[in-house]
Amino acid sequence: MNSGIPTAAISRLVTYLRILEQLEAQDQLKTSSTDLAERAQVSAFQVRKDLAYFGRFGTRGMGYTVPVLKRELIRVLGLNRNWNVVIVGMGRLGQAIANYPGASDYQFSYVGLFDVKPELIGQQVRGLEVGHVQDLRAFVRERAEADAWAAAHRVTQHVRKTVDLGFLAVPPEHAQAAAEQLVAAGIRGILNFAPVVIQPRTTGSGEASDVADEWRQVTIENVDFLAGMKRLAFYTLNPNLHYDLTEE
Amino acid sequence: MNSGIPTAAISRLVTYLRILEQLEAQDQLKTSSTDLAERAQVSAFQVRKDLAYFGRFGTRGMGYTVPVLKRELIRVLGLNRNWNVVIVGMGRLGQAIANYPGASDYQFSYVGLFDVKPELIGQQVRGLEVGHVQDLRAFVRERAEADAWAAAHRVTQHVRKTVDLGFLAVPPEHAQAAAEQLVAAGIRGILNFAPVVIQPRTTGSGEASDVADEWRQVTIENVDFLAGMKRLAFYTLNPNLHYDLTEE
DNA sequence: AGGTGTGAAGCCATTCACAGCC
DNA sequence: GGCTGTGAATGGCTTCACACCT
Repeated sequence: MNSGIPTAAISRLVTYLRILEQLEAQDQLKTSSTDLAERAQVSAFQVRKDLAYFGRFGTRGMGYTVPVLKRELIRVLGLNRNWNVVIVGMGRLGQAIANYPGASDYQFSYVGLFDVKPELIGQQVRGLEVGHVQDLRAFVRERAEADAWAAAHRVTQHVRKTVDLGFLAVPPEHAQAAAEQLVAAGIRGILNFAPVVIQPRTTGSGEASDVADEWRQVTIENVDFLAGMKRLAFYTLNPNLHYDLTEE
Repeated sequence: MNSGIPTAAISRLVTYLRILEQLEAQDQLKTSSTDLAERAQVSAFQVRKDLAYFGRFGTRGMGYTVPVLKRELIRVLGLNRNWNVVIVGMGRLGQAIANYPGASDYQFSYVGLFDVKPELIGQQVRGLEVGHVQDLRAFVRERAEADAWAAAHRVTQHVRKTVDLGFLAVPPEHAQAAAEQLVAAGIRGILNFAPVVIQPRTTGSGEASDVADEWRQVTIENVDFLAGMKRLAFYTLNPNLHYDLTEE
């Protein structure tokens, strides 16, 4: 069921893009698969193959032009558009995410922050007021409708309002319910920081099959640092088993 | 070079372990490869194969006993021992990591916290005082020597002091230098949260070959949530390329 | 020469089918 | 009957070699 592009290749493209940014910042205008390979800790074959999945970006005998390749990777990864994001869970981790520098470089815009703890609600984080999760659904719906209205009336808007992505930074026991909230609100991309596997279905009472359809369109990516700690423990004890360079 | 165990299998073992904890908390004492597979969103074949890399933990016709399998996975992953950890970089992310619940469940003990910012140094986080990175090396050395001394004099210690792992939560531009500090101090396992690829070598002048040897023993795992955001953007735009192992 | 792009080969990881045990 | 454990097959990712361009 795979359409030919290894998922590991996407992770590596992200790495190449980061390296190109560094090179550009250092005013290095040209690079090569060998150069990129060393900086990304992969093979030069791999670099060329990964890029070839999406096009021909270099010049034979010359290498790659840094700004050109960078622009192309940004396009390929879908980072040349705005992504509106809500964060659910504004404890220490959620706050660290909201304030982490680098997200805005690629037009990831935080438009809404939510939690359930009374002491967090109403607080200002990054210029946004933390709301209650019970208002999440209405919030997402209203923003989607604002765009729909503007499109229907041919009003040119300066900023898109529709919420595209949800970041989940709630305690593990609430992650599934929070993910269901996001999906019910119409969000189709979830970055899950909680150490649990989100089940692609609604766990509540008997639901209709259109809920299953909704979930089928949802993409979930996981960032789990407790898992990272445990993998590190294993590989530190068994260094001979570690030869991999990808992550996930 | 690979001894037969897929690196992806280790990530999945961590997931299975988490699921077993949940089952135990719910007083479910038995499970099966099918049950685990559904909860982990992988195939039942995969579960059995992953477990088979490390032993025979089930009973044919019966399934797995939750506490038994849990104990075995803890042993396999090296989580039945104490891991002493220092965190370098105590900004918001470092503080979120230090305070994140769950680390102490598996005897990950934070023993030292470091930064370079004057306003952070001296602050108390989780009962530890943040020190300056320039003191990191001495700190790690002293703790290793304390254990060595105790071993040489056959003194039974209550707690191991040697620092096993370093977590890197510094800004990307300082990650390489900080990693080099950790390695120079004798640490052999690094969990890197910064969005950069750590080069397995010391970048300063005067390259001795024993430095290269040191790096050869170092294990690095990455947890990069900016990368996670970008992967999510890509797969949300191209959901057809996100092959999941689930359904039907 | 120097370095990219790409079919083909090789190698691993996943999937399968079934033997074996409760 | 049910479910685990595992050699064998399948399929996909990576590596290779070389054609091709500058």
